[in-house]
Amino acid sequence: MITTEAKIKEQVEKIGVVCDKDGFPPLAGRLLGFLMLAEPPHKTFDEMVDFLQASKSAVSNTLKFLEAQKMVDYITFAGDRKRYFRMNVEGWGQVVGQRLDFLVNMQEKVKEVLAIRTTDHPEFNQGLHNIYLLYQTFIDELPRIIQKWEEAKKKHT
Amino acid sequence: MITTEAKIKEQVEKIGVVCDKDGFPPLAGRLLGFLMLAEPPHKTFDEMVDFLQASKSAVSNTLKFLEAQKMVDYITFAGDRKRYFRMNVEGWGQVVGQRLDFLVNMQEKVKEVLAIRTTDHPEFNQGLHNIYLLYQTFIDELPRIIQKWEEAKKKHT
DNA sequence: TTATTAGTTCTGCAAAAAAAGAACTAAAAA
DNA sequence: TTTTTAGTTCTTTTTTTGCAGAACTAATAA
Repeated sequence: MITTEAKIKEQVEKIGVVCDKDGFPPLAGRLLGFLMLAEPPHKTFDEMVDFLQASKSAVSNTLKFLEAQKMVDYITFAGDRKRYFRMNVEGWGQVVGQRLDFLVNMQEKVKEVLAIRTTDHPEFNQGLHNIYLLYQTFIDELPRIIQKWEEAKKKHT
Repeated sequence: MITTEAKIKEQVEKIGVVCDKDGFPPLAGRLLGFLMLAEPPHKTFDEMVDFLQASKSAVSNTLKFLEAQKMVDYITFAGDRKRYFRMNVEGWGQVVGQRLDFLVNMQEKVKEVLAIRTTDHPEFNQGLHNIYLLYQTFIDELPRIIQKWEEAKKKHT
């Protein structure tokens, strides 16, 4: 399979758009896309600056962001002081898990609200309680999903 | 249970922060919080302007946003031309479902990337494939989660 | 020691997002 | 018909975010 530079650029932009829509900072999705498509899958700071046609500061800050999200990390090689950044494919379970933190936080707030509300509007309170249960179900089922994933990984190797 | 205005304001702000962290527009989380705590659980436009100490335009646009997310809707009463906005507790399954659209979009991008990549870095490709499987597992398990939720709701009524 | 490399941090500036306030609209009321 | 109500939309201002480029830092190399 020969993939042209143009094709890669196009795909990087598409990944950028998906991430953009999800609220990522503008460069973050494209940088992630670049690393996703990179051959070899680890690239230097300068290669990213070059490919993304962005400033060093923009790349540095975007890397900081993606590292905080555990989406990107880097490796080094003896006798070479460059860092080789790569998509952190091993840590992706954690990445997705982190995204679900919102559920936990929001569930807590709903719980607090239920403790505060009067009993004057039982139907609404019930609806709110159901939302609480929805979050609870997600939280409860998460380990099962991870387990299913582990099984799926085994099958596919 | 008597809950002071101050206590409610505080809780609204806390809900605002949780939503903020998740990328909501600034007013959206607070407006949602206000409706979550509202007694009765439906409030007029003016009550929201008043409570949130924001302009009518800010409230109008925020309502538009929350309605698009299916987080808020409104009811009307005969002989009263006001709209009574409320948290759409019934539609929350859809709200959470919508948030998972990112998984579907991202999975598709990962799939496309796998189709483009060479076989030169099988370990990385495997990692990427595992991410694909993670998304797939979530997508597969979603109906089961909804079903579990339905069961939980029955138990708690 | 001085110079180079591999980034990071700081200083503005430009673009985008959010908010305010005014102008507007559609329906109902007077 | 005019007025009021309940919002929406438009215009301007303010705030926030993102970026570039320069200055800086820490480590290596010459």
